[in-house]
Amino acid sequence: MSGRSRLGTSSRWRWRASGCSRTRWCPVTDETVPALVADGTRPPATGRDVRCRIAPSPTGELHVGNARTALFSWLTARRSGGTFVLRVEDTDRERSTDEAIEILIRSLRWLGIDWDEGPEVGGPYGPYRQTEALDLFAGVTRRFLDEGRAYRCYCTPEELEDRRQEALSRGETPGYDGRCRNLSAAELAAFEREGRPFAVRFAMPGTDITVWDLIRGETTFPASDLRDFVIMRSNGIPTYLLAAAVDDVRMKMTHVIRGEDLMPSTPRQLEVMRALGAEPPAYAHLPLIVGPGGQKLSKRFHAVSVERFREEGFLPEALVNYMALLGWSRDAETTFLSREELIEAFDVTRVSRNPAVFDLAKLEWMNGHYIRESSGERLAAMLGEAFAADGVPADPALLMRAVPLVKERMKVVGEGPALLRFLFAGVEPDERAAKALEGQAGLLAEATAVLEGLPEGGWTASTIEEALRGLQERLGLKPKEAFQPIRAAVTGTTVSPPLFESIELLGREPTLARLRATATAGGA
RNA sequence: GCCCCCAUCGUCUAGCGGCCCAGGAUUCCGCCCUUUCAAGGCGGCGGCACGGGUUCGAAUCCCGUUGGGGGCGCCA
Repeated sequence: MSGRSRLGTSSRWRWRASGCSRTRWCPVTDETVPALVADGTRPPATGRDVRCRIAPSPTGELHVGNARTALFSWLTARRSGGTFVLRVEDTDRERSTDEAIEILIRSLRWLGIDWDEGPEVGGPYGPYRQTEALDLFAGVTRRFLDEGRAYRCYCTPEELEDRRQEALSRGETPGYDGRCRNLSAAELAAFEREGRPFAVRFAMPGTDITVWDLIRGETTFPASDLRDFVIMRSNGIPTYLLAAAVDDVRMKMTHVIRGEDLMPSTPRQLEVMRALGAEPPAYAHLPLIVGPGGQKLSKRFHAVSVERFREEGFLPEALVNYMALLGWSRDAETTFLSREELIEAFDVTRVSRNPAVFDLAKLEWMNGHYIRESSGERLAAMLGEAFAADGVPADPALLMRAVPLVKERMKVVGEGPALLRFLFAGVEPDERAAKALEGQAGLLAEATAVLEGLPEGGWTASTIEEALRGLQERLGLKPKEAFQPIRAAVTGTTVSPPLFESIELLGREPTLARLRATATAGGA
């Protein structure tokens, strides 16, 4: 295995199998990441010099997959007392936007993922935004060119596409064929005279390359698939393959935790790091989060961005807890983990290798649990926002009193307004309520009379219950028979928070008005 | 097409050769509680993809098959 020997013989690149949990390969280096091998049994990820990062490209809202990667990386840093870095990879100028960076920052902060270095906080290894480090990448590219580790490629995108199609039709692996690697002096001069634009490609060594991964162990990529790749576009902007590798070295990352989709790029980045004469970080490639069909999570799926979950009334601790369990578990039993417990228990080497299906039902269940544990103040504030989003002004004081009626009835706070709308806006009985009201004029009139007997000052859930239960018994009705029509009249629905408390909060006059109106109108 | 990764209830997972005729959570179903809906309690259905090895013994190790996923860009 040539890849093994390449990396395995030089002292800078020595790795060995240590008894990780699961007998996986773990990197061993003498000086750079001593924290990884403290006890020789598994990488405990302790030590102040652990450095992890999240390096998203700002092309839209923060996707749950990236959010989970950020979380795992952050947990690894926090657990070790190390450093967490946010780096913005905006080298795709077509798609990157400043707005996306703002959303990214907001989403991460909302999740409670903070960074020690990066945008808005600075740090010793800036810039943390790649388009602000362009000359640095240009310098590295020049150096690679000078050292013969890279070369100019004059092939146009059209030519490349044609040759790719051709290779595909011949049943060969598509990929750069190395055409410009050994251009003659004459050919080179001709292209230069033409003023033909060029990109810069990295010259791969032509050997197999083995990657060690904290989660997967050892993987060898055959040389035939490791084609020369573009590190610098013709417009002077570096590609991800160069920028990420250079920055991971520059920012002294010890652990690179990222999605499995990036695994095939690892041997290339390893080579770039080698060319830089740098020690590689430990890699951990996370299994992907997929949609219900096992397919890639698409926009068609309920909500894929953290921003959307926030808008719908999910709690950050619920999303964090749920995401943590996507591909990881502390043990056979534990489901709920606080942020502190996660930091305490998280171990990236225990991450599963299987793709995880995002199960919205379970997230909702978990969110319901966290809602039940939340304070009234917080829920009232969130409900206020939800009402505002619906265009219904909701009195904060009344909302605060209403929270106990709904907190164990919501999976997401966004469901609150439907449950409490009757308190803040007029009601029109829905279809089921209308049906429940049919022929109930007598009952409603009696209820009105009974409640009229309660003075303003004695209008509480218990006095209301006492009065209405008395009525129910006097009429010889089952509770349900007596209360459903009243519920329909007061709330306009057949499903509502508990009736007596609801009536108390609605208030004496509005309640009586609704009862009278329904008794004379629909109830007749 | 080629390369790489992966494979335990529908879903998330525990499992590191005997503790497992496989444990937890969610979903679904039933019962209890109950003024509706929830919440809560109790119970139930449901899984080691398949085929070969290795071993006294395999969900666990090896090989193959099948299935799924990722990648093969002047995207990241």
